[in-house]
Amino acid sequence: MLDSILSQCLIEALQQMYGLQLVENDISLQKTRKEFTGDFTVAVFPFVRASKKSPEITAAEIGEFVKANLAEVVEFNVIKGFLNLEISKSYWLNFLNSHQQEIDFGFAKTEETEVVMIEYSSPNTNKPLHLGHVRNNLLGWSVAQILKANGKKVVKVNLVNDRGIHICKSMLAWQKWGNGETPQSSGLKGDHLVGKYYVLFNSYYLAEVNEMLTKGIEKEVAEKQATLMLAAQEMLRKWEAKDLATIQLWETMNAWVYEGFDQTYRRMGIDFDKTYYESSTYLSGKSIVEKGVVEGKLQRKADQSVWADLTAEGLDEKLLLRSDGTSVYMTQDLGTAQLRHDEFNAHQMIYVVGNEQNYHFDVLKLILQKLGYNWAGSIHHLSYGMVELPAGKMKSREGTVVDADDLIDEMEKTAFEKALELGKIDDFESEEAKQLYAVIAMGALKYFILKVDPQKNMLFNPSESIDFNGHTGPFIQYTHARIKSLIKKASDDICPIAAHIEILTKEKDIIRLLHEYPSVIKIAGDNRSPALIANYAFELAKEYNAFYQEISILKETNDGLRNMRLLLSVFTANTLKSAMGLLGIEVPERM
RNA sequence: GGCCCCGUAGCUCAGUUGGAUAGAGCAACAGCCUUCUAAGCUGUGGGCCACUGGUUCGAAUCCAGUCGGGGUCACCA
Repeated sequence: MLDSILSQCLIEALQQMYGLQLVENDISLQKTRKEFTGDFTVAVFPFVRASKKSPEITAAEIGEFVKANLAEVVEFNVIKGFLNLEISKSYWLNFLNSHQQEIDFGFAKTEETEVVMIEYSSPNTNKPLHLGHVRNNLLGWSVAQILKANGKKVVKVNLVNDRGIHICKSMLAWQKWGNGETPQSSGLKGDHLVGKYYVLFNSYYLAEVNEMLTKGIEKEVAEKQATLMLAAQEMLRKWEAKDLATIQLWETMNAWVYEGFDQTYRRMGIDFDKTYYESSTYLSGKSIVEKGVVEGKLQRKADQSVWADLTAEGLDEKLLLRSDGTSVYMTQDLGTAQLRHDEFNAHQMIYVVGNEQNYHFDVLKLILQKLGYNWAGSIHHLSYGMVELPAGKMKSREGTVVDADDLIDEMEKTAFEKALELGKIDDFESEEAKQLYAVIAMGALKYFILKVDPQKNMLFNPSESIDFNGHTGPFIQYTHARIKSLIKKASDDICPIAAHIEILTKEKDIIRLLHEYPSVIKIAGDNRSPALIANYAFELAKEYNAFYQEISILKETNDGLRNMRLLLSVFTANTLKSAMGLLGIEVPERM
């Protein structure tokens, strides 16, 4: 691309004139700010020591050199220590001509052999998905798409947490108070049905504990001795002992949940290449730990519990096997990590997990290193902040969660009302209209979540809900749809354009943005990449909209100009579509 | 208390890895539909980039400290 050609030329200039030995990374080429004329800017301050001249003179000298040696650079100007380089119109127009039909412009053309595994979603089977899961799912899916666009071989993995005391709680509550309710009998979505009983368990449990408190029993004791809790634990023991009735109930209720999850996943447009179930992996990892003990890398204490001593690394001791020999969360994760490494031989293993587990993953990596697995470094925790509500954190036990299905329903309803109000779907068939507001609702939701830096906690205000105007998914979808309709109306064939056409600043700004697109995609593996792409798409759409408003393309009498603008429109629409595709957002042909 | 993350307009967020006079959207106000789609466009107001010091040609960005907010330090997952 042009950037590296420019960099090379600058390196050449600095070498010849001032004897500086630089590599491409030393040159920070940035795009010229709108207030100044030019396309690319170099700050020359770092070179004045070598040039022994003022910044202004240094910049002018370099400018002369570049202008003389690069055909693409037609002019330059110097402001203070900033050298602004102006690129020829013909370069921009050629760029338009040669790339506008490429639907996957900027994508890696060949697939690498490197495998990247990415785990995301990883739900519990005792309650439906909520807004926090939505952030997780969207991030995971989007990062996977971006990695693919960069030519990686991506394996998308889901690890379902389908066992444990929390699952037993729902099962127990259903047994006690369910009266044989099924998704078929009540019409309730499976995951919601099971979630209902999880909440029910907690309210009865809370009531029981409170009653015990009034009898003067201490809180900690009450929480442990409540009959409901004891019953749940008993059920877990039965499950582990493979008691037939318990296993059957467990399978039945989990099947309900999976059906519900599948529906939600489908609606969100995400999927997986492979699904693991914790019920079949939770015992793994023990052998790794035992091996570590034998090799003296882990310590067994007098009560037979096994620990990793991480005090040398500035952390605490970490339990890996309980005194009764059973494994803990960390042990399982050690096991699954090895399992996956053996299975995929992945170059990188990405875990999309909330930032409350930052410490867990630090420890996981440290222990793997300690045990001598050289692939420990391939583990990457893609950590994201929590979604907060105006009232504070979401707590599933207290029912202060934003349910994923409810949220999507709500969004679709709003999209529908809005479309009706604006008269958007007057000439749509009812099926197409339905499709449209589903696409717009998901576009709004996905964009809302993906546009913010994953690292940061984000605030979701349900009452204000998610907007359809301004810096939103629908805005970009709208821009795309508008261009599509424009192209349709412009019945003539679009032909290549001559290099001597006039080109306005606004048009050049758009072309320059398009030119940037490949480098935007390439920032992958970076947690922020979905947010970067989202913000890029918005900038492009905004730029185009402003341009569109001011210029009539169809009425343009100059054929060359008209063609150029149509080409520009086609390229913009393609790029918007492809950028939104990386976020998992569909763009409608019309809206 | 130790460690980790965050603090930018009234609100929600960007800020291209250290560059020029800090940017959007929402909300408020004033305009623009006889044109290819107004889910749009144009304009106005709104800032001690939490605070203090340091590093240098140059800091919202890097370093140290302070203050606020969140997370985490389980024989839970």
